[in-house]
Amino acid sequence: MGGMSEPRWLSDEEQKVWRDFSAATRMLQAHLEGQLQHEAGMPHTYYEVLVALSEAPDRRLRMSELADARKASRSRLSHAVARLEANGWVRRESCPTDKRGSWAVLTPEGFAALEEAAPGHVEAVRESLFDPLTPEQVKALGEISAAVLGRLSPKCAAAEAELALREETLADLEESAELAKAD
Amino acid sequence: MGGMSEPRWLSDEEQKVWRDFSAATRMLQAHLEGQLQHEAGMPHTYYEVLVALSEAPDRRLRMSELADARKASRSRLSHAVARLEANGWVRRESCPTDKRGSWAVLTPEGFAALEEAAPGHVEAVRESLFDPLTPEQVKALGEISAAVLGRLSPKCAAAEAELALREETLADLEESAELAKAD
DNA sequence: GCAATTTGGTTGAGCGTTCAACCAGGGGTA
DNA sequence: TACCCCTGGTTGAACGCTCAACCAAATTGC
Repeated sequence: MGGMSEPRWLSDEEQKVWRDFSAATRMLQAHLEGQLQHEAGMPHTYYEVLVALSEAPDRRLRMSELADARKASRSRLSHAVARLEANGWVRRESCPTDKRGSWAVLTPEGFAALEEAAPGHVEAVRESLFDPLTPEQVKALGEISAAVLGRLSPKCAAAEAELALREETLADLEESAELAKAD
Repeated sequence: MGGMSEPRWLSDEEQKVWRDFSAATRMLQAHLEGQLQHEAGMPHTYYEVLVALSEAPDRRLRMSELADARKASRSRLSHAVARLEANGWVRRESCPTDKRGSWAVLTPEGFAALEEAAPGHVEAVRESLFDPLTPEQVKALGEISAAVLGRLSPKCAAAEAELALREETLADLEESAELAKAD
């Protein structure tokens, strides 16, 4: 990240692709968010939490499993589940085997809310994403998404690794310093 | 929107495409947001505002032009520009010909901040989006984005039109009611 | 020329996300 | 057992976005 040679600017076509892609995803997101908020009274994030729970065995998941499943921070889930709990859609249960942990359990009301929201959401996704695309484009989009995901997930891992390494190095340095002082 | 017949659920492949796409765009967005926030100390939205201003003649734009350009709400821009102004990157100027309006003007400091932020941002976009794709995939992505955008933009227009129509109808009804009372 | 509406823009409250600080319980080591 | 670090999870403040209310200037209609 140091020397920063001449940046590889985007070509005109790349720029157009990037802007269209950026605009399209932003509008799509806004559209779905609005639809869900309007018809089901919940933000997309909550919907996804309910989906994750509904697919889990016994419709229950540990908080961190839930966080991993949705690739969200623990903090975010904590807040989200708090809100969902206030709505009566999720219930927290403390974990007997590990007293630190807790389960998030989908309540019948939560399942009902999900069932109510699902058709409209799916229809919106279909209308705004799949309908305007040809089958080949859908296939291509799948491959493209997988490729980007493949690049990004290791990147996250790498970033975390680097961070860990950096901290480790720091720790080593401190240790050396300690030793030096101790000498 | 009325009768809600059996919803057209997603097939397994569609579901996989949707989930991958959803995850990919979310991670991409988070990655770019983080990069920009970390290296340039500004959220992506602000960066885009600065870009829009830098490309405008005289590096100045009316608030609503800015809003349209970024497809953002007026409110959002008002808040954003307020923040940017506090940072010294943008200056507001009242418009002499229309005393309601105001210009947002990119300051030299703002331009400098943009110049500083741009290379890292472009590099991040390239690394995480273009590098993992083949040229054909880039082309396909452009077409896909344009298709989705084409579906979504008219949809917005249609939604607005419908809303307007509904209000109009409502107004008509009220008017009729008035007339009826007046009779 | 004057009321009614529309337009350009701001403001404040409510909400969700992030970040950093924090706490308690678990696991390893001496 | 006592100590230390790690892990699972919560909390509160700061921040950006949205929505609705609002204000002032411009425009329309009679």
